[in-house]
Amino acid sequence: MARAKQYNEQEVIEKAMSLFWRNGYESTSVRMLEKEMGINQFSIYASFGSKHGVFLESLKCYKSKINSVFEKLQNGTDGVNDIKAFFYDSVEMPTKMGELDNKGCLLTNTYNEFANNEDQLIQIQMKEFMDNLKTVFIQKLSVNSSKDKATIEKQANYLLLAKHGLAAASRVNNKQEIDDYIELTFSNI
Amino acid sequence: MARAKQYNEQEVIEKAMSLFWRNGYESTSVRMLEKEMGINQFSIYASFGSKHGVFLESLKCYKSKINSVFEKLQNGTDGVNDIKAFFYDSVEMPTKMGELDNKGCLLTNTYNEFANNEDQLIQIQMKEFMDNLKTVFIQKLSVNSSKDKATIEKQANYLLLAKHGLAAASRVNNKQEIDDYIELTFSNI
DNA sequence: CCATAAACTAAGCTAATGCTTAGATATATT
DNA sequence: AATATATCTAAGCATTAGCTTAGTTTATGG
Repeated sequence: MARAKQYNEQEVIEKAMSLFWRNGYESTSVRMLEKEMGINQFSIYASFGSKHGVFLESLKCYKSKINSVFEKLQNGTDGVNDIKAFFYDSVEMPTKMGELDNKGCLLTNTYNEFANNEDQLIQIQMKEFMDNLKTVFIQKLSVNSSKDKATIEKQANYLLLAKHGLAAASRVNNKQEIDDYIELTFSNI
Repeated sequence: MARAKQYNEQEVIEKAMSLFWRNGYESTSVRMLEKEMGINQFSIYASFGSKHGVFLESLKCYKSKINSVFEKLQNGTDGVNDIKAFFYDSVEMPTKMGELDNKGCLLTNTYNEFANNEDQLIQIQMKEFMDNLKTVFIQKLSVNSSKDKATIEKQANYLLLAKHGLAAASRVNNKQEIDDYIELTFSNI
């Protein structure tokens, strides 16, 4: 038929994701994406439609990357300890993924950057992710526990905020501070 | 001598601060500042030199606004309870200051927005603020306490991250979630 | 009351932004 | 090999960014 694409969309999206992760959405320009992805603007727009489209695909890509961590949380059978392990996994994930600096969690960073934004698509994605997490937290907190529903709800809210704060903090705090935080967080549960 | 300024620098900076608080640094343009401050770009540059200069003055202005809350923390005599009260005060401050929506803490927002930034001036200001807070937390934790130094250090780190996360969360979470978080945060200190 | 000097207005500057397009290039099918 | 069609290059589009400047207005000291 015609000429074939000289790049793999999955590969270039991973590079885009890494760039968005480091800089956030607004601070990443299409020119920067061009260089990082190694393809021309035309190709970017042909494949993903817009900068926004590249970002949405990057978020999907990130979600699939962290899926193993999330699955481990879901499949665990150790209740609250699973959540604690999930906190540690979440903090260590960036380095395991080969990102040299700690850039926190892309989803949380996005959640913060778009907090005052009217971008519906992003808002919905973020809310969905948070709601999922809360549901799992509630399940875990209910394992082998005689806590009443109100207590579980409170603790789930607490852990959700803690996870959120942790992701934000992991961009600027050192490992010792992070570890102290996680340990003390779960001493309250 | 000559014509007098038709605006009060303190007054227009308060308006600038409010705008920066709502939108962050990058998302606030000089044109927006012009409208909000009610003065021409020429006047902005004559008085503050640059957008960056306006922002630094806005941060100073914010600090002076929250000074009463910080002083209350410092002057309290109730140890950890002072810190807890400080958490509540911090969350309630925006509404008391007349800001309709919850925009979190301007300093924390700035800390997050500039986390990956090489802007020295902002970085230094933020570190200074965090270090001050930690020092006060350590003092408070040492009141009427037999805790060893290592424990106090850990708890101070914990509370610092908790405060950071709380400020970030207060932009998106509701009062109930916030209150649950504060209560559980202090339940084991 | 006029000259002076600061403050004001509004237009314009350069650079960067997201996105588009005209034209060159490459490849699968006839 | 010729054609058709999708991909690639690179230049260019309109808009907005932060900032500057030419020229007007205003108030005060002589």
